[in-house]
Amino acid sequence: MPELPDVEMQKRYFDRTSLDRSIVRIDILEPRILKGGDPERMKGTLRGNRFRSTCRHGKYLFAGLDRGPWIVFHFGMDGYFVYAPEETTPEGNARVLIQFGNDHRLSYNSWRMLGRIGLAEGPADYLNELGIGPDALDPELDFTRFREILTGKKSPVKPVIMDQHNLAGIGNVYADEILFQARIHPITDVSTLEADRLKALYTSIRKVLRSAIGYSADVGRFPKRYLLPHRHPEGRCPICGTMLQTVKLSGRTGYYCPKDQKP
DNA sequence: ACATTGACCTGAGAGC
DNA sequence: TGCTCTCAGGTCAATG
Repeated sequence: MPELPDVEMQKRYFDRTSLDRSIVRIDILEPRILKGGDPERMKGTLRGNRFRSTCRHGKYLFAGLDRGPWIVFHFGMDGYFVYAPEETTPEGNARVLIQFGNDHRLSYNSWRMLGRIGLAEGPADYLNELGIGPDALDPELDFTRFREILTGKKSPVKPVIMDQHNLAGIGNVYADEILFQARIHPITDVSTLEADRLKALYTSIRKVLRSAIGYSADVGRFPKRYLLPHRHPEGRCPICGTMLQTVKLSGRTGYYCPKDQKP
């Protein structure tokens, strides 16, 4: 479930494997993965070109080339890269192979086909067109700006912080951790949050996402006092031992501690 | 204009 | 055994 921290890991992986290499061939094993669905344009853009830089915004990863448009990677719920020698057999969920001149290739893998690879004139234009909000870890996103974004919204807090038009990068899983650490019940209407609760929410967003990156977005390495290692039907609150409860919001299952997160 | 719901996609696991 | 149902979850179109 690639959310902001997971996509950040994919960016770092891409940067240390795939920058500054000549691209010699593209194999599009599953054309449906292309946003806009134009395999020839994708191939024509990449062939003979080189990736020179990347930038991440929320769950989107943009890769800039020597010339032409940018490549946009979105990982859906199970997308990931694999960089390997070209003689190795691609995994069954490989969707696009980018072959480099050094006899290695980058594979974009995704079982469920919810990820997409597309083209964009630039990150800013692309994000503007989709109406994506500021990255949840953007240094310029201070508390004042955060509060402005939530002002006037009237919905349970969880879908609000998951809405990429408000903030970019938070998905179902990290939203649970963020609300757990802020001690806010997921169903609480944002319009009813007092200033100190809002501040706690803001602080929790930044802390959870930053620390998740620090743990390489690997839940197995998270502290035991975090919610995510216990986020399953038999899980108990790591603070008070209460059985975690679930609530369905906008079709997504949320886990929370009924004792520590009061409505 | 805003908020909410369901479809998309695939495999795992449960229930009959 | 084998069918059907539900679930996971990010987006986006359609509905409220």
